[in-house]
This record gives sequence, C-alpha cells and structure tokens, in this order.
Amino acid sequence: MSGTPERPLRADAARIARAAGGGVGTLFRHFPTKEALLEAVMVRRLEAMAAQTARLAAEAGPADAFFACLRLVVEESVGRNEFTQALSAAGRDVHASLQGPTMEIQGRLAELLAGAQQAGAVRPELGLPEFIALLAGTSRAMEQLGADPTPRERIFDVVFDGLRPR
Amino acid sequence: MSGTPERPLRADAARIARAAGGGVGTLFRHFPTKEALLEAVMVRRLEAMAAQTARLAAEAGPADAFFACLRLVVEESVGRNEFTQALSAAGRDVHASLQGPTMEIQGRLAELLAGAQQAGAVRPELGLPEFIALLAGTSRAMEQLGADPTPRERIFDVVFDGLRPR
Amino acid sequence: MSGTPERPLRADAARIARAAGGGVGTLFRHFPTKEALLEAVMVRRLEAMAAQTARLAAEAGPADAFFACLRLVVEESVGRNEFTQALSAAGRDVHASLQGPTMEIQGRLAELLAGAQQAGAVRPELGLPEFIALLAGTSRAMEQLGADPTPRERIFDVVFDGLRPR
Amino acid sequence: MSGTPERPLRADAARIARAAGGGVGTLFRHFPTKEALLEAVMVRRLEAMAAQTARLAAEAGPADAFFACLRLVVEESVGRNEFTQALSAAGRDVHASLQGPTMEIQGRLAELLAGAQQAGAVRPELGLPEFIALLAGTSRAMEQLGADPTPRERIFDVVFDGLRPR
DNA sequence: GATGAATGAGAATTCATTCAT
DNA sequence: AATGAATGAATTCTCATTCAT
Repeated sequence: MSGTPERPLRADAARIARAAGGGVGTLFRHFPTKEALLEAVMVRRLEAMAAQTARLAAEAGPADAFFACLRLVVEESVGRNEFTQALSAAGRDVHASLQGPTMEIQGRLAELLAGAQQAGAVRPELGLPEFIALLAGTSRAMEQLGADPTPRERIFDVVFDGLRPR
Repeated sequence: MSGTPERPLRADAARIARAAGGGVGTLFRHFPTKEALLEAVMVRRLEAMAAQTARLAAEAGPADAFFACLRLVVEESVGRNEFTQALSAAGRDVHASLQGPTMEIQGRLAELLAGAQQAGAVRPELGLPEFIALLAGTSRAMEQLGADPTPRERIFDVVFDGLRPR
Repeated sequence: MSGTPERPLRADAARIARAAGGGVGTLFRHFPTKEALLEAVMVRRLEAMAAQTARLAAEAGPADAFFACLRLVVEESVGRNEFTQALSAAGRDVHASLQGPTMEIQGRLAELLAGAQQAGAVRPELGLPEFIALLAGTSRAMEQLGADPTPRERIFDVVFDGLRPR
Repeated sequence: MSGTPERPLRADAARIARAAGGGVGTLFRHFPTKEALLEAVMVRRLEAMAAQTARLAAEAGPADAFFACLRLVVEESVGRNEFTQALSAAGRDVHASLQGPTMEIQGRLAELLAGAQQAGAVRPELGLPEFIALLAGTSRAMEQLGADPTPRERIFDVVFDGLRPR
C-alpha cells in the first residue's frame, strides 16, 4: 500500500468489475473465471508488447533496438510481477491461452538479443533465459524506487553497461 | 522448489502450522496474528543478515566485502519478495518490530557501499536506495532462473560489471 | 420455547442465517458484522415499541396508559435481555445506531410515568431509572414462568400494586 | 463491560484458573469440564444460601424472615443470572449435582413463603414458582441500577408492598 | 445482455481440553 | 499434584461464482 501499486490479483471480482464500469455478473458472463480474466489481460499485454517490440526491431539498428526494447519491457512491467513471470514461463505450467503470446514475444526477444550480440553490443554468452530474468529483475528494481527519474536512470546505466561485452 | 517457491504469505495458517509440525492453536499461541508470525520471521532474517554482513565487512577488503555481501543478500532473498520490500521500506509504514533490524542492515549496506566507492570499485554516483533496489532486482532475476549455477553467474557478471565505475 | 428461549446472541452466524432462510454470505452482505445485525434488530424493536407506546398514551388516560404500557414492554421483552439492557443504557457505551431509538422510548416512558404520577396512580418518588429497572425485572420474572397466564397475572398484580402510592 | 459485572461464563478457562491462582491444568484436574466447575460453584452458593436461609428462618418471625430472605437472595444473585435460573429449574434439565441443593433451597423458600402467608404478611394466592420468579426479577432490576442504595430501596419498596395482601 | 443479490467454501482466530514435564 | 504448552473444533467474516430479474 506504500510503494506498491494496486494489485488487481488481490482485488475481489466485484471491485474489478466496478472499476471496469460493470457488475460482477457481466464480468463472469465474459470470463468463466477470475483467473481467466487475468489471463486475458495478460494475453493482451503480451501481444501489445510483442507488437511494439517488432516495431522497435524494424525501426532501429540492432543495438539500439535491443536497448530500447529492454527499456520498454521494463517500464511496462513495473508493478506487474505476473507479467514477467508469464514471460519466463516457457512451456511449463502456463495456461493454454498464454502459450501463443508468450512464445511470440520470447521469439522477438530472442531475435533482438541475437541481433545485438552479433552487432557486438551485448555479451555473447548471455542466453534468452538470462535476458528475460534480467528484464524481470530490472523491473523489480524500478518498483523499489519512486517516480524520480534520476535513480531509475542509474539502474538502467548499471544494467546497460553490465550487458556490454568486456 | 525452484519453479514455484513456497509462498508462506499465501499459505493459510493451518498449513503453515502443520509445516512447522504443530497445530493452528500452537501457532496462534506463539504469535497473536498470522502477520505477527511473518514479521517475526522477517526480523530474524534481517538480523541474521545484518550479522553476516558485519562479518563480511570485517573479514575482507572494501571491494571484496561489497561484492560478497551483494551475493549473500541476493542469494538469501531469492523467493522472498517481502524481504527486499522490508529492506527498502526505510522508515515508512513498516511495523514497529521491523524498524530496528531494517535500520541496522541498511546502515551496514550503506557502509559497505561507501567503502567500495572510496576504494574505486563501485560507481560513485550510486546511492543507497539504488543499491537496495539492485539487490531486490538481482534477487528477482535469480528467481526466474533454475538451480543451474551457470546462468546465475552470468547475472552476477552483468550486475557486478555494471556496478564498476566506467 | 418457554424454558429455554432462543438465544440469538449465542447462535452462530450460520445458524442465524439458515433460520432466516439464507446463507451466511447473505447475512454478511446485509450486515457488516454479526453485532451490526443484532443492533439492527434492536433498533427495529425499539422503534416499534416506541410507536406502540405513543399510541397507548394517546388512546387511554394516564393511569391506564401507564399500566398498559408496562404490560406491553414486559411481554415484548421476555427472553430478550439485550432489549432491556439497551433500554437502560442511557447514553453510555451504546452503539451509535441505538442512541436515537433508546432516547425516544425513554422519553415516552418518562412521559407516561410522569402522567401516571400526576394522576396519583403511581408512587411519586419513583424515578425513570427505577421504572426501567422494574420493566427489566418484571420481564425477567416472566421468563422464569411458563406460558400459563395465571402465574403471570399474579406477578403483574404484585408489581402493579407495589407501584401504587401508599 | 459497563454496568455488567464480569461474566465468569464468558471468561475462558485459562483466565478463570489464573484468577483462582492456578493453571488451567490444575483446574481440569479438579473438574472434568468447565461446566462442571461452574456447576460446583453453583452448588456451593446454593448450599450457602440454603444455610443462611435456614438461619434467618430460625432467628426471626415468619414475616421478617421472609422479607429478610428475599432481600438476601436478591442481593446475592445480582449479576448471577445462572443462579436464579438454577433456582427456578425445578426438576427439569438441571445437571444432576444441582438437583439436591436446588431442592433444598426451594424447600426453605417454600417454608418461608408458607409461614409469611399464614402470618398474613404475604398474598395467599402466590405460589412458590411465582415467588422464585420474583426473586429473579428483583435481582435483575437491581442489576440495572448502580450502587446507589436509594433507588435500590425503592425497588424493594415496590416489591415488598406488592407482595402484601390487599 | 447486463446487473447485483444470494450462496457456501475457505481463511484467521479463539478456547475448552489434553498431555508432557 | 500442579503447570502451562499444544491441539483442533468451532466461530466470524471474505470472496469467487451462480442465478433470478
């Protein structure tokens, strides 16, 4: 309740519904389960993220695209633990509907990583799982900090520099 | 144990009690509240961590102590979101009993950070809040990875290198 | 039904709910707390009682109204200890919602008592607190007796005669 | 908690035991059940009351003894609902151990009542059940009042006068 | 199709009773 | 024999889900 934004997971269905401008009944007419709703939200986010990622990859050179994307995903997933959890859950226990979007965005990230590594901008030994873990970790670090941009940039500095080859 | 770490916060009191080899009643005889139990656990951990941190600071040079401590705290707080949350909650809304240990360990970390910075081993512009945020983030990154040490070391490489001055 | 009157206070919420033809959830949807439910019931009863008392006062002479009201309140509060407790709790620790109805019915009773005393039908030295205490006591006496009207009337005889001036 | 004295019935066993200067274990060594303890206390009280009642009957004339006894029982049972409940429970559902003392004190009260009635001091139509009910009721009335003796005496005046024959 | 009242399984907490010391 | 820590059934309250309107 202090530095942590609202957790929609902890909000009860009625509150979620009201926040969305409807009643509980409506919510459950559209989604069989509260979990299903959250899943749908996740799917949407993952897809949006995949699209933005794709755009970045098309618009910039490999290195720039990689770092821009890192920044993008991190900012987007601050306060959304589930998001990065979903991201990292490769093919494990994820709910079926998340499989597709997860795979897609993982694919995009893999391409960006590979591109940046080939361009010599990122340590070559880093694998996709480590990259995703770093996304989650950086996002988590941001959560600890307030809205002030200066400390946030310092975190990015550390991570960006750390990612560069020695 | 690695993919889905124990969530003592989500576990109900009965389960916690049974896991500890007792009944619910026993649990509530010792702690007035489920929250109080969690608080007590946190206090213990924070104190243990403070002690270990102090020992590291005494046994090694500033730079080595700093990095060893980073490693220590990170490993210790994997899967324990509350831990790093407590750590970062300076004097905010923390429950009274957490105040002391939190302040102590923050003090230790501040000393280590300052020492490492004076020794030229860590970027001088990094403040304590950013350092703590990085602890939380690195720990979170570790959670995403399995038990295999190789990827974990790569994460440490990134963070350690990123922390060094340019 | 006469020896052991229903104790809704001791009944657990689930039983109360089922007795009312619903589930626990429904009960707690309407009243935030078990105590709040009981309070609401009390408010209703006190208000109904105040209304009946007012009617009696309007329809009969002071003495008749007084004794009729005594009879009414007593019969109404048999088996309902909380009722007379509420009645006697002037402005003490009563929950806010009981304040109004309590004051109202106390006012009615005070008027009736004063009227009967001015008409010379009731001992002049008797104060409102004693009157209310007698209501509670008479009601309690009734609880001890069964449904048979003869002993009950004997109790009323004692109390009514005792109330008259010497 | 305001005008009502402590209810040992609502106190938990541990508190009762500590108040008695021992531990819970000791309590349950002596009484198989919390209820059994309360029963034993009741038995003691009833017996003491029976003895005092007998003494009163021996020391004073029938009328005086009757009224003195009424006063005695009433004062003694203020705040002890269970007491008068036990008293009135003739042979019904009472626990076995209460049977004897209850019968004894009821016998004493019956004698006193009969004596006072023969002496012309009490309405002849009043039966033992009504008398006991009046004891309970008067005691209840006293509970509503504070410690101030004046109102209490007024209650006694009403009841005593009401008991006299017309 | 949308709404929100009703429902009951589940969670935290209390307390009579047991048992090892 | 006395003690108090341990135990789990019972109680209040929450919340996902259903259903009548």
